[in-house]
Amino acid sequence: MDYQFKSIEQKWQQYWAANQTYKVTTDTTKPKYYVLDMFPYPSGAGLHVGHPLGYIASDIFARYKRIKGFNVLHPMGYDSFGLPAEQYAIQTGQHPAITTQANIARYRQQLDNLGFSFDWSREVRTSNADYYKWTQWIFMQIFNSWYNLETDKAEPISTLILKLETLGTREIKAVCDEDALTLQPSDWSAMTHLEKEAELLKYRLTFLKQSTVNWCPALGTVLANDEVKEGFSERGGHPVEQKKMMQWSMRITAYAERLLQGINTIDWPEPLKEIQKNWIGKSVGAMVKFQHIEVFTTRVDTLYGVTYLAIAPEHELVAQLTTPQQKESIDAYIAQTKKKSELDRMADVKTVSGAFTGSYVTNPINGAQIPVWIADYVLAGYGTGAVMAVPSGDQRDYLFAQHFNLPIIPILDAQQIDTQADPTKEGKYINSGIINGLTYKEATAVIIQELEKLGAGKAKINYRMRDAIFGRQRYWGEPVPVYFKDGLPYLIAESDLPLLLPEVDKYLPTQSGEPPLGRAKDWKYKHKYDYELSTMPGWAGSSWYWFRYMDAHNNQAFADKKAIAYWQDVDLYIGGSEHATGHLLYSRFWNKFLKDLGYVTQEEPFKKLINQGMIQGRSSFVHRLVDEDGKPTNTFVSFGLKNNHQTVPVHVDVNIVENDILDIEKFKASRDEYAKAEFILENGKYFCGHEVEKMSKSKFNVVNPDDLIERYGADTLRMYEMFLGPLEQSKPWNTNGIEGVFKFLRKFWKLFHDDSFTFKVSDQNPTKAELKALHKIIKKVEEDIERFSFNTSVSSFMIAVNELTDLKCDNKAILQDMVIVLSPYAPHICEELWALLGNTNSVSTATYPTFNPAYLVEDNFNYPISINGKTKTNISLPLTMEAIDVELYVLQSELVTKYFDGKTPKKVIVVKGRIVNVVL
RNA sequence: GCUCAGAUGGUGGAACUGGUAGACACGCAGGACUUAAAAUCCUGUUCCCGUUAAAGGAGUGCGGGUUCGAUUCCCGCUCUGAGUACCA
Repeated sequence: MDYQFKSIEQKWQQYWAANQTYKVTTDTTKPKYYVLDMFPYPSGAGLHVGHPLGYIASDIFARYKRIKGFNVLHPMGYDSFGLPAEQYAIQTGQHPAITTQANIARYRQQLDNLGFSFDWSREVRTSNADYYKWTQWIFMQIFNSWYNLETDKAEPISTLILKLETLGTREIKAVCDEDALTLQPSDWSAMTHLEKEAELLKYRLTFLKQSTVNWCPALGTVLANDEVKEGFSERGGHPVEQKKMMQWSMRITAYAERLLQGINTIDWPEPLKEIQKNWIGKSVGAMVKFQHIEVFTTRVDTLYGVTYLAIAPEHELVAQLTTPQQKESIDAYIAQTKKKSELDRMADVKTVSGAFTGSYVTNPINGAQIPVWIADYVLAGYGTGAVMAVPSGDQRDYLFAQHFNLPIIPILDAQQIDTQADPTKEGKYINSGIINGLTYKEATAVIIQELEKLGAGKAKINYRMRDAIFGRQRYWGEPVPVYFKDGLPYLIAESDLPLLLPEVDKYLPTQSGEPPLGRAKDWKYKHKYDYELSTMPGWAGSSWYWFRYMDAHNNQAFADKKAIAYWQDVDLYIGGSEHATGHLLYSRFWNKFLKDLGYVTQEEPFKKLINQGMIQGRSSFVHRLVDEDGKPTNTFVSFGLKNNHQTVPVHVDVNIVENDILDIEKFKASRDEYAKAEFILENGKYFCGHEVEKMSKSKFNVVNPDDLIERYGADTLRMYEMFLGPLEQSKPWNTNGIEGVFKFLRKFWKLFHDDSFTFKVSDQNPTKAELKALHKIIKKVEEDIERFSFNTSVSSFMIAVNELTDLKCDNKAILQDMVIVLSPYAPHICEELWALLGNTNSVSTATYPTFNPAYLVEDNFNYPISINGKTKTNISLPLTMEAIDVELYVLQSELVTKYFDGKTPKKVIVVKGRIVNVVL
């Protein structure tokens, strides 16, 4: 029989499921390897052809590692809490659990169609209570911890209490809120229970605090910084505003330095590491006190050049600093900046604006009186919300000073400040008191020392990263395992986990503006205490899920210690780069936290990470003729002729276009208005135009993997997606070319069959040429997979099969090894051929063949002969021939001398086994 | 503006440490088989000039450099994509 992909693929998918072929156990006799995909949010649209790209690559890698002798953990699950299901629920009233369930079923079907080797017995769903029980449990551990800067790790809150009881705050170096009190042991013991709890909240790694948050009115929830893009919500694109609210936060800033340092220890793409570094945003500088106004600066050496202080319009001291005379203009300025949206403020960088408060403060280093201005170029959210302005060294300060006629003092003798600020650090200091004559390298330490002596400042490292807001005023998320008593939050008992998501009548906020959970009837802890009504953010469940796969059904712990000790961390993680500042940062944070408390063993969760490129859409267009009035007609012009006519492009479904040629009959049938369409053709064909756009329904360029599997089979689709190009590169999807891969698999199938498609292999000894073809591919695939170059492996498979076909190879030993080598890429066809070859187990239990270099050894090499670097001819010579003999041979060869043109060679370069170059 | 990635035939791409640029595939052209079509197979396919074949010239975004030799290394520029942005 010819290659019957449909029945073969069905048969083996059923076999794998029935025999649990890919179920994996903790097996300490084998080395472990953990291959993980970023688990998907199961959206209603299902998978398009771009989604499986990473899954295919990871599956090939997992299958390869398996036949290389590793015990491979390769699981899959669903990040199933989230906004879209809830938005849908609001519109339809249907419980998000129901739509989520249906979407998961669809995803599972689509994933199964592709023949992935996931161990489905370990599936996780973040919205299942037996999963989110442990998300809640981890939250409780975080709540019960503080960050000890002395040991540089998180510790149970009990060690903090002990310190407070015995030593007081003087001996405590912790990451905590700024308003934490200074306490003696006696002060602590004198506090009431309530006061103590309120104080501890300032230390806990997750805490409730009045803070400025990103509020999105359209979604009815707060958002984390990474969920806001340019002033709009990442999901849905709704405007976001700043609002003061009582909110749960995670003290991720405690881990800023470790998150930064850890980046140097992991094998991630450079751009991704760069994004995380920028997000953390470390800057080394100093805090300086201008009386009661504190500023942060990275150039404390410029302190003598300060000619004014600029503070953000939102700064808390604005009212206090404003003199009665200036009140009117300050109020007007604040009103004006408030009107400007976030976006305007960002777009309008060039306009200088500000207002004088009327107050002056003293420069601590020289006692100079300097004016305090408010200016919207100072951001309330960064540093202290106040800056010391040095117009000679900072361009923004320079423009501001010019605009408002403030002095500009040069501070370095090499500074060029006639037309703009000069931020360089060259030269020696002038106008700078105690650092006059010093260089930049010397000056900073001197200034900081002096400031410390005066009590007016100290060295300080500042981070851009903020603590992460951890509450969402939404329904479809994990309930926070907290109740309130006397206005303070307490954890529920561990034995009461999981705290189940209660039923509500509507998925909308209550009349009084409480989150949807406020609608739950009789929902109180121990029938009397109010629960926290916000739920956890989307990233909660995904911040630890890779541990759950290690031991997915454990009721006693999030994962058994032995399982964690064996599987340790993720060896290879594949997913999109859009999670750079969200999931990938929070996961590293939770991982470090769990390690501090001794629950896990590794400092970093994902050793090696690869971002698969985005698959864009490739839209097709028909060109519709318009008449003199510009009105569209029912005539369509083929692409090559469109410039001869007045036309407008119209999107056309890519599924009725092949190699840019429109299927006219299908086009006519696609819409009533096209039924009587007429066409201006080229060579009897209608060619479409094309453009690369995002893949979306509205652009009619969505290609569904199910359709391609129906037509070519999963093995072809898997290999074609890899063949498309390097995994990490973004590229438009184009189904042109899939035929080539399909033909390859049919050709491979033919190697095992005679002309009437009867299975036939021979037991003869393989020939030298056959062995060479085989061992070339054994080596190549090994090298390619190890460097994630899947596209080049596919080409090499084609070359190998072409060679074996030319050799008319039907040798069993050769073909059997070919099956093993190809099996990670095209598992179904390989299982079938493996079985036909007489094997009774799955090909995934086979061993990858050992490469033998002896088969690739050549006797002769066809030397390219170049004259002055240009290749002119080839001469085949034995590889054993020494360079000097090669030179002699080449120089007397007529093939070469005819190019000499009477000249004598000046020089001859011979690289043994590579090239000969004659310089004339 | 800054940071990063990239630019190779009609198309997707290959060339791993500087050594025969264009592997492999798509598409296209021609041919075989067929009453015909599909499928399959064979041949050709970077460009220019020439053409029976040859022979020649140019060529990896642009301009320079290093080298016997550069898609690969260095300098400058152009364009494309991504990230980020008044961060003090």
